[in-house]
Amino acid sequence: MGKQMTEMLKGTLEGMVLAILAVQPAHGYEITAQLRDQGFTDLVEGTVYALLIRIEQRGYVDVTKEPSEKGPPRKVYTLNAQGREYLEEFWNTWSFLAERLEQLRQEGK
Amino acid sequence: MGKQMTEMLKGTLEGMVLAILAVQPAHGYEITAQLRDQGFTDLVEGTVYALLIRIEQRGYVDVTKEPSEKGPPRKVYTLNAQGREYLEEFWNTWSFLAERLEQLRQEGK
DNA sequence: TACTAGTAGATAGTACCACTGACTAGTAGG
DNA sequence: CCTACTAGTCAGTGGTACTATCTACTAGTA
Repeated sequence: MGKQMTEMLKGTLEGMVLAILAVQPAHGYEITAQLRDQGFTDLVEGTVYALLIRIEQRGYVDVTKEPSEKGPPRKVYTLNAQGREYLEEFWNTWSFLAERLEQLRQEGK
Repeated sequence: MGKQMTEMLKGTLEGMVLAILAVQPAHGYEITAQLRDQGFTDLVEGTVYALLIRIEQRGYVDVTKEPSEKGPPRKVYTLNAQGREYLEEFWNTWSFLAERLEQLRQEGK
């Protein structure tokens, strides 16, 4: 992963994970795999797991432990009301930034 | 400035400043004022000055010192060839991220 | 003279977050 | 037994924006 992308992911990766959880509950390994499929090939598991712990502690997700057919039990994360509210804020912040950047890109032709 | 925005600016603020310099040379105070006008009202000068020193050390900009009618001499930054190349990379990285985010937003309806 | 506001830049210290690189635990196939 | 895959954890590092404060110069004003 380029250093540019690494820095740009700060702040946005969190929103991306919340957006994934807004579609349906998921566990860490699954989220990592999905993001990698979407092109973030070098994303490391450790980063996602740490992020999940963070948003759990902030109360944006509910957690249930479910047995897995293979490997240790999964921690399944579900976006709750507080998380949805925070996600909406995220989209607002994102929209603002994206608009400004698009504007700057146009100005530079 | 919200904490969300603060984190999101990591990685993108640099690109924004380079994009501003791609339009025309400018000095730090000017860049800060422009960004504030565009809605980043809480952006602090210190951040921009530190960023400018960084991109100068990396060789993305050329610097000339010009006397000011008011206050100490200005450091005018001009984007050079290396900086333009880096800016193009930035837009590529940004486009990729923005597309993925937009896709996630659609999926969540 | 002294004070204030505006212009212009610098910097030490802090917090946050993604990464690196390792580790534990469980299951299945050779 | 050994490897590979699944699933999660964690200490340490580096980069970046922030906070807060500082220097330096000019103009206006009381």
